[in-house]
Amino acid sequence: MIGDKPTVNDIARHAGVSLATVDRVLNARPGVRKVTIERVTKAIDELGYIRDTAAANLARRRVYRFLFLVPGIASEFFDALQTQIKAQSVTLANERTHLRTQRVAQFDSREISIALDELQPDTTDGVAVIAPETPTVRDAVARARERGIAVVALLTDLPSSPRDHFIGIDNTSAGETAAKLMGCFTHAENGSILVLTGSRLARDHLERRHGFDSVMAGQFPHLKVLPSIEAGDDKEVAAKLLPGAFAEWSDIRGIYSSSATNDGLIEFLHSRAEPLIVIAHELTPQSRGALLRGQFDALISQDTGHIVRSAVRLMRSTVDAVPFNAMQERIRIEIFLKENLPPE
Amino acid sequence: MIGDKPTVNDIARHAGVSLATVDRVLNARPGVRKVTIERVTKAIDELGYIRDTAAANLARRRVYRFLFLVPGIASEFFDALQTQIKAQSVTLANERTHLRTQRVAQFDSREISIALDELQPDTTDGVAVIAPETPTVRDAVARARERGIAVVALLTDLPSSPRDHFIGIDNTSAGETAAKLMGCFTHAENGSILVLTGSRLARDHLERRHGFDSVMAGQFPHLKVLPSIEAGDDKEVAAKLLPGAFAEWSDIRGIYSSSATNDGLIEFLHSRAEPLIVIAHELTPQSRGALLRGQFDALISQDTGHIVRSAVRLMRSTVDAVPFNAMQERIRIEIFLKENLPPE
DNA sequence: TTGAAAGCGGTACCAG
DNA sequence: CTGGTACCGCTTTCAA
Repeated sequence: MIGDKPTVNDIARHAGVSLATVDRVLNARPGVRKVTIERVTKAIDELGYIRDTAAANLARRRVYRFLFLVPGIASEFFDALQTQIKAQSVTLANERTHLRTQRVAQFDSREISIALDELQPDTTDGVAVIAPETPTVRDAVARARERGIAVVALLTDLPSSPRDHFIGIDNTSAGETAAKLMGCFTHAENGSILVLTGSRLARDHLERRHGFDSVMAGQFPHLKVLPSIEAGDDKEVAAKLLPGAFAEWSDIRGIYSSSATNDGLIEFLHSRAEPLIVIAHELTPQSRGALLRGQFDALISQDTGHIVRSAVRLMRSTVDAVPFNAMQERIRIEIFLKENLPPE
Repeated sequence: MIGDKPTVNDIARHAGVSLATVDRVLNARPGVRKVTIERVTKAIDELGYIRDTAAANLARRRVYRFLFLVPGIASEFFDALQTQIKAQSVTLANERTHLRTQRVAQFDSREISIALDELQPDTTDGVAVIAPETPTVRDAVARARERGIAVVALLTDLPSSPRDHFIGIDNTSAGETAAKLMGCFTHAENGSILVLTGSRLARDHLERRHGFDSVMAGQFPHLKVLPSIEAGDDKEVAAKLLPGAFAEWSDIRGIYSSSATNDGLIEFLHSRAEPLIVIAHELTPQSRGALLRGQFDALISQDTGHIVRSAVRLMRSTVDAVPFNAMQERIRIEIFLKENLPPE
């Protein structure tokens, strides 16, 4: 009994055929008699053969070329994402995997679908896309996949599109989590909670709001959740709308910002002394500062490094048609307080 | 200009030497004149060569054999860890990496040091050890490393030992995080907080307690933290001591369990109706249940899957003497509420 | 001190 | 339909 894993040579010998034939069977290439196929397949599972991907990729001179389509708005979160992509691309380049980023107008289905349509399978093996769920996007995703390009949805799922995977958190749970923290951190007997949202167009904002409302209503009925203020991920807008909201409702106890950009909110908080529970999303240099200064009480976050690594692994396993580890690819809904903030 | 990455052949041609010589220089093997070394080195960085690890490992028929030394006590957390090790070992086996687990008596420096001393570099390339920080352990770690075995500390750091890496959370911060949640979740104006600890021997329990105390004292002085009850990760003990504690102190508002085993605590909670804020550690089937039932309010956790993957990557990069991605290897202090519990 | 050549586990082209 | 063989990028004898 040999302790080593069987190789193609072992299969060939065992089945009484040549290396080339084993390869044909292994890769489902045409031109092999059914009988031969069976003989080889039999040898394969008798010996318990598993292909050495590293060797295969070497021989094949395989390279993976992936594209990340990232919203082009000024946002620390998307900047962090792009930084991660760039940082990982230098390591991955040594592993035959090349990453590119292209920024497109946020929520612009047309621009995104054009970008997708431009991709050719001979220069792009897979694309990770952050896009709203519209018919235009859905069709472009379908076309890209038909051309043989792997497509994964990032951050916002596209469940009605034929995307290969979704990489991101469950935004309803994220909203529920925010609500639980808001309810538990607010010690007042009653009052209102202000909700700031990025854009009503985004499915994830809707889901967060929905999760938030359901937990607030169910577990903390003494706190009233006000209608969303749509800041549109825009600094100016938020800074303008917030004072008005506080003028209108005098009993605001907390703010939940479901947006990924918090410039306006932070600026506004500088001008306020009254205690306020503030829960926001995404760990960025800015939100980290706000948390450390005590302006924010908690942050709901998703790890951009993990997201990029996951996207790459999932695109790779899609083009190679090999299984993946679902547990490892699950993006966690992280909670950061001042106390468990990772060092910079 | 060639678009491809330079290979050893390119180096050889460029330096006017043979493949074998390039290899000697690349791997710092003896028997090359200084002049030749310089010529080759020059070619290497002129061409910007980076070695293809996959090809190298293939040619070398490199296999990694790693051992995990895990405490043998009955504990869901360590069971989960061992399950992870087993689960990942099947995937890793196809990547030339073999994982073994050996369970040793918890806190038993002698048994652990004997286990370490038994390791031989021709059968073991690296070991991940969960051990208390004692002179006995420290010396055994030093001996193992001198024999050329990579040693990483898991969960509990061994900063005074010459271990190659520590994989785990900052337990002081974990304790601080628990305290912050405890303080914010407890709405009472005053009262006491009970602390359950696994064992006073473990450095991580001490650190957690320390972090917990400092935040409680600093931010929530209206809550009094009682002396630790040492349940010793033992179900019977906890179930026996808890009623006594509640008899002695009538104003207990919350319990912080810094231990990884919570059987006794959960059993005790079944027999109580009064509201109580309970913060515990580690996500296991049991603690998940307690969280879902509302017996626990929050869980501080560290991802066992991530820990095992990190340990493997770090042992690998240690034996290969190649750099690693510090960001990726940082284990997060995770907070789980009922709302952000990942699906099973 | 150096080089030639034979693999490692697969893939792919060409001939038969 | 099948087999022979060169080769991917790197390592490792074995001679010279």
